[in-house]
Amino acid sequence: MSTSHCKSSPTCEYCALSRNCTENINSTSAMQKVQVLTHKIYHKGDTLFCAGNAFNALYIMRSGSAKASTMTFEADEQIVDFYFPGDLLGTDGFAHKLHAHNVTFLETSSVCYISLNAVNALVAHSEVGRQQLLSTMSLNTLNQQQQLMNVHSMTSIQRLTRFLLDLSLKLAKRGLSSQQLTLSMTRIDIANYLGMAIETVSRLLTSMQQQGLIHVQRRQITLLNMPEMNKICLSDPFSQTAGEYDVMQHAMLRSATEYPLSGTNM
Amino acid sequence: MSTSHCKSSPTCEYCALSRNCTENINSTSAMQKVQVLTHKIYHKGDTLFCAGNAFNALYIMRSGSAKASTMTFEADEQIVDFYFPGDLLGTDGFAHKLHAHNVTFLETSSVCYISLNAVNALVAHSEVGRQQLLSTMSLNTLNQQQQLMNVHSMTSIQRLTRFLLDLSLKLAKRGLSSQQLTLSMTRIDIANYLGMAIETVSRLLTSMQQQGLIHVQRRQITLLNMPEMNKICLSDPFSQTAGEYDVMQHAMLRSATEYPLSGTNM
DNA sequence: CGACTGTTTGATGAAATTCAAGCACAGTGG
DNA sequence: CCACTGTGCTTGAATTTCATCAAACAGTCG
Repeated sequence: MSTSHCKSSPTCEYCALSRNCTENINSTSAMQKVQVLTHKIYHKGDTLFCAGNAFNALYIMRSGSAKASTMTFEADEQIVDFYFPGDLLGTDGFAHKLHAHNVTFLETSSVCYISLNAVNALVAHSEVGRQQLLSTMSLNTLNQQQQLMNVHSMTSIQRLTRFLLDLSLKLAKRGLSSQQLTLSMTRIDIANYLGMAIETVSRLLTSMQQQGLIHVQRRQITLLNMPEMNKICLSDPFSQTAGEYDVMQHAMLRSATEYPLSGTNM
Repeated sequence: MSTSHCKSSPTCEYCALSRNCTENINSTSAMQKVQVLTHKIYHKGDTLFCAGNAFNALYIMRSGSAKASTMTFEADEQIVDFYFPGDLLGTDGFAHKLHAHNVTFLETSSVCYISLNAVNALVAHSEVGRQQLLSTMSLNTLNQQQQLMNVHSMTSIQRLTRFLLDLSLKLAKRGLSSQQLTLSMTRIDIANYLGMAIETVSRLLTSMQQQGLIHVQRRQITLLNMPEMNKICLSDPFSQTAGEYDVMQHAMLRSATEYPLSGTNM
């Protein structure tokens, strides 16, 4: 199989997106170009790799979605990230030459492999490839820090709202509706990821629906009032001047955080 | 491989550690070898770089300590990391080609510069250098995730205890006493980093002192009962079998998390 | 000395968890 | 077709942790 395996279809040559693929999704384009890609299909509940597995390759999500988690010593799960088409996976393995995460698919998904040899060659010989890998890994850390900051400084309702808006943004970047979200993860996963009880997630979703901010039908969520949702995220619980800050600027910064290289690639 | 650089002098030629330099501190040795290093001294409160500054170099802490922080939209600080001798700084800049953090020194400190050109050359031409940079950056992300996990699953007392034990481990790895800690950061910094109120930090330290776990004298902390402190971190707030888990295994895992390459370098 | 930052301690309150119970939906098998 | 079972989700009531507010104290430095 080669890089041309998507060419003949209406889907994007490199990242299997149906449209709106004029910019790099998570900076993986150079890798995809340089490498001979092989891909494989997984189903809901399958694991791509587990903590402790040998670190042999990096992966790129082509379609579907997945979660990465670690296990605490008490053997309970902590979800650290969700992955969507175009995302690069597996860089957790560089630290110990073993994978540190479990990656589990949330639905039927397809994934490309890039062998470590290929990654090495790319990083050694391609300036762009090097930049993209380092940029993506740096960004991973920044995103985790952002997440940490959210837990420290935002209330539950703000975190959940932020989560929905982030998801909306990600899906929009991949050519899907920014208002109609189909959650591929359970409430348990969301609660785990955001560090709250499932009951809290459930209560907050109900409350948001009652306020007319969203419409909830099982895993289908419709965002009815995104400007107001943005305000909720920005409002300092302690200050009276809720929503006074520049929402557009905030949205732009968020966007820049997820797609840092768009400026350099266009 | 690179462990012989401590041989000839009482102070380490490369990382300014007085002793116990038989293993790589945070995997920066290859970088230090390849480069012609220049270093500079900073004082308490000085900044190495700020968010938005041009990304021109990476840095290695030689002595002293520093904190990295980001600013929220409400303009309050969130500390994301503390740095000690041997630590690599500045990889936050890869994401946007601008620094994302503010790095501020907590005491008089010295720092080495590695220009981006030098970093590029190293990564392109040295297999070991490449591994070390990628490993360090991967580890940064894993550590942030660990931190996130701690916030989600541990109580305040557990997080603070964990913080002290981690600090102890770091200092011990750098040849200092693992029992006698001199905090270079304020209570405010600690509270900010751990996501709690200063008052909580203060109360918990007092409480731990009353239980005979530690002795507190301003910034001087003495760890009096580290095994018990480990138990506190491990005990699930909900289970009755506190401290039943394998403390040694836990300590080893923690250690492995901070020093991933020690196994590959010895 | 007084102004300052950094820290401690107490009283109160709010946010979110835990415990407990029940509902909705999908798949299975009689 | 309908009970039966399991998973995922919702809702209510009581509890707990921790933050906030308020005040006072301890060292430091100009």
